[in-house]
Amino acid sequence: MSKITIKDIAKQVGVSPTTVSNVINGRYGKVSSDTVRKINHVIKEYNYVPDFSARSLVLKRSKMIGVIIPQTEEHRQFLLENPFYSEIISGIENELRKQGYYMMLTGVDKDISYLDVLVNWNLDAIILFGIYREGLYEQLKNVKVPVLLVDSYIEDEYFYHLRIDDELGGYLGTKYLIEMGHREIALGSGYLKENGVAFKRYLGYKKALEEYGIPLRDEYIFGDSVSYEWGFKVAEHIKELESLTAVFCTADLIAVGVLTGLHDAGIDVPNKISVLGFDNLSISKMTYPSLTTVNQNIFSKGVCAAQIVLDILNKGVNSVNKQELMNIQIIERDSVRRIKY
Amino acid sequence: MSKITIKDIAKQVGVSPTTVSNVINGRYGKVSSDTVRKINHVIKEYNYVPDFSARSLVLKRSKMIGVIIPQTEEHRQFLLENPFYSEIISGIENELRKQGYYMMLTGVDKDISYLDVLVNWNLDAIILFGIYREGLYEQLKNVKVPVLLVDSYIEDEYFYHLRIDDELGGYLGTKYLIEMGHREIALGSGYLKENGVAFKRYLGYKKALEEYGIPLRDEYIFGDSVSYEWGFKVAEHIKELESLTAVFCTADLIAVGVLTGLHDAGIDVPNKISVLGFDNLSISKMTYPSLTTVNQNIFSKGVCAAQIVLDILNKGVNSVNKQELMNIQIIERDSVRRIKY
DNA sequence: ATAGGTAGGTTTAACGTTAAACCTAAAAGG
DNA sequence: CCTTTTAGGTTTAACGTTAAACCTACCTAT
Repeated sequence: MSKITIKDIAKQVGVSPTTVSNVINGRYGKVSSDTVRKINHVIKEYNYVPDFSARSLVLKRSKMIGVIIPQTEEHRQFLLENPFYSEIISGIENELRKQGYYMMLTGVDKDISYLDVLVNWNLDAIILFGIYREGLYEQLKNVKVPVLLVDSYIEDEYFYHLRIDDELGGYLGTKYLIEMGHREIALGSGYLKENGVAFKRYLGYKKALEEYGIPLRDEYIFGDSVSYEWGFKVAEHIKELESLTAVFCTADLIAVGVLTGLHDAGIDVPNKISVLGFDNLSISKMTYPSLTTVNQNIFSKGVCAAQIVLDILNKGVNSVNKQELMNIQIIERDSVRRIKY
Repeated sequence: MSKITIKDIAKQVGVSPTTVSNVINGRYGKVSSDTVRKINHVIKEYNYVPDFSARSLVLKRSKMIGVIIPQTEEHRQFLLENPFYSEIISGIENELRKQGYYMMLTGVDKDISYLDVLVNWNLDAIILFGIYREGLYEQLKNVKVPVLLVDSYIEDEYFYHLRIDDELGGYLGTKYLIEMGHREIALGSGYLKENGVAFKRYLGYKKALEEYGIPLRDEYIFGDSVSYEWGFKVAEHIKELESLTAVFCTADLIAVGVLTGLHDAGIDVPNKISVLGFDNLSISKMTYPSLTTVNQNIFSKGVCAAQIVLDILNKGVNSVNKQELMNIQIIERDSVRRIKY
């Protein structure tokens, strides 16, 4: 049973291919209701589905959205190391599917030339995550499809952006710790010079400290990478710092590492040291103690990302605000304790 | 700068499109080395990449592999709930990219009709995960592309299979606990009647108990779903069982829930109860105590899945063994303690 | 009566790539 | 010297779908 085409249907019904195409695409104005019925009947009978390659070829639209996750040295196996990606991709995929679009998911390593190739799938849009890569953005500009950058702080009018107010998140998290009585608060984060998100969250941390007249101490800042392993190392540094009562991690993944590291060092969380995370990963409720964290609804963020690109495609490029921001709140669990100040 | 085509290149160089096509596809036999040089030069200059839709239309091959994850009621947001998926998909994506293939990733819910549509992308092959869905397999058989089922125990000659020896894993895990001195061992698992993987692991558990002359006790079997939440509930059941010294969970996700549940109930792991997991998720080293588990290298499994389908495509259908099995071993961490028997 | 509209189509060409068949001049073989 | 082969191409048609232009019979308003 070879695949049935529009021509086959046309022959069956005794009309031209164009008429069949019109029916398939809902242009009923040009076709008598009787013919519509006959065509739809044959379509159902033979279980016809249009060939997307052919359609994409003539329409120059594919109903396919490319989702790209750069693989850095630290994230050799992209989805794996950070559950953030799997959650947000779930959101994207769900929304795309709901709206009849498809998702092509790929990592991209040092060899950016792979992107050229991606583009020639007639992708309708691209959603790109993460960190800056030399040449990557220039490359994307040469492509004529809309590009949505998620969690990027690249200043460039060309791209669409989706991110939360990371500085506010950093601020709220730090303020929360301060109001829980903490004054000596370390920061465990990604590499501040390269990671825009980490840097913004750091700025919020700084702002909150200033607001409460708490000195910003360099020896409390631990910025290297967003990983469990780094969290573990942060814990080792922290245990030397006697007066410290809290650590604010700019990513749950780091916080989980800190939790384990402190546990191994025999330091009780939250009784000796409080730990606050950021992101609210699905694994963060599974730790012991469960992680108090600055929430961003990651799944929703994915849904939102999909909606933005589909809005751009359906409602025209200019109707979409170029920078979408999402809500954030503190999720209180068990890793932060109120202390007397 | 509109997209450059084969025809443009042909005109530039002063040859026919076919000649250009021959060069692009490495059929150098038909072209003089001088012409090859000229064509390659223009290709590089204009950064030409073939249009995949057009190519796919004529070749009936797309270099795209569909990866499908069924969304059950319990896994509403497919990738999200179980890190297993993100890890194995990482493996698949890495290998596909390495070999110049693309991945279309999608969930599939009750509305299987979405699959028809998938197929009309001229997908070269499909990799499908998981649980049985009414009608799904019949649907897949109607498609002419190879289908690889991962972790499925559907008995059907039509499909290719990739799975570990789950029964052996269940056996080895249980045996390990027994040799650590445990005799009263509960089983926390997915729903045995519907989840083939869970059932096989249960069979292994049963076999090990029999081998050591330990009675199989129904009140020690907790089979419902592969989720953190279920693990948490299992812990609540377990704490009633005084003589119990160990729990074998047929999935790390369950084990993590058990860990938290036991902790909340004030039961010490591993001193009061040992917990053994299965899968070796990346999060399993992050728990406290870190999880001793039956390892399957999930990332490698993904790589293997990709290799199988590409082998089918490149070396012909019959050269590939229809049932691939992978290695398993025990990873010793901190959640299992040796006791005196 | 005649221009014009309209319903319900059809025909043609194009999207970019490739496979198959065909062409031609020069080299090689006997 | 004539035939055959080969190198290096070209031409044509096709993949499945769609947009644009075109057609024709019938209806309607003036």
